[in-house]
Amino acid sequence: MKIGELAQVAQCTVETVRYYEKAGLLSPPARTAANYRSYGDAHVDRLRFIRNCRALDMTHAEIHALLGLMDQAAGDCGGINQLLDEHIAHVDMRIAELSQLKQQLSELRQCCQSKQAVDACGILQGLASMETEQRHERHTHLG
Amino acid sequence: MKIGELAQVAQCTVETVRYYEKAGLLSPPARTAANYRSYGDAHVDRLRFIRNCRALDMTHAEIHALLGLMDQAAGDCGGINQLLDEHIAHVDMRIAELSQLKQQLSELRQCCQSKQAVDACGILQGLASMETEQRHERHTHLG
DNA sequence: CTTGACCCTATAGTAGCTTCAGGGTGTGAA
DNA sequence: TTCACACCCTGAAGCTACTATAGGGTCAAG
Repeated sequence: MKIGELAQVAQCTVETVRYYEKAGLLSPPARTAANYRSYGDAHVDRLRFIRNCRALDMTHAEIHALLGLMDQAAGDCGGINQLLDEHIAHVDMRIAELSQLKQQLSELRQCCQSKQAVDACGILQGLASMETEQRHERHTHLG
Repeated sequence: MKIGELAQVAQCTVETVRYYEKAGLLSPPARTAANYRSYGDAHVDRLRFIRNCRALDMTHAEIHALLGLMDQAAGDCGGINQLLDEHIAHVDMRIAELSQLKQQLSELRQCCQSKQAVDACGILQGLASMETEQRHERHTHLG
């Protein structure tokens, strides 16, 4: 199958498929005489797997690690469990961060209920007077 | 004051200050004879404001809009309220997305409780067989 | 007169793509 | 046959919000 068809069954764009190949997540397929990429079922499975991992917000590094662990047919899946546990922990942390953020934003929003003059707007005053925090170091790759 | 001092009071790096200038968030300051940037109190206020907005995960576009609305001293603050409401909505949406994600990940994690052979690992089977979803269009800039 | 802390510009790198420029290929219709 | 049009190719640039690096200039103290 050609790249357009593969992209369609995996619900992504052609550019994304080519990008995954360059990024080393998808192995380079055979080529036709016209230099078109030619994929088989194994590629479909692999790409679906990658897209599912991405739908779960895993990074390429995580996916790469997972694919590596998969391909060691000899091993056990302890590493896989650990990787997933760590990823769940990332998601948890990001949810906690965003919840705190929402709290701050809601408080700020309370500072101005009506359309008043800009000079008197409590939101702007709040934004101007907040204690500037330390740059918060990222705990996760989730934005 | 020189750039290092400004960066210190605003809790960010010198590079970030220069970056904000290039990005059009911070106006170019006067220069000394030695071509050093020379900042005053207005710059301190502005940079603190920007850093506070960033601490609340606003994008540069949002901050830029906010600064524009502020500088129209004549206007009322309806636009400011609206901008903040929209930003809060972004955060809400992202929290909802991540919660759903966590649910999916937890279910997946349930599929494998022990160290077993990779071939039998329920997590990998889950990742392989998930219904690939539509590329989810970003509802927010929050990752 | 040298050391070290600070400043300058310009460029490249990060993640995970998307978009664009500038081509080649293959098929159906006029 | 020739045209249009959909698809394919490569390589490079763009996106966000910075961070890092190279290669230099400035200034005060010892």
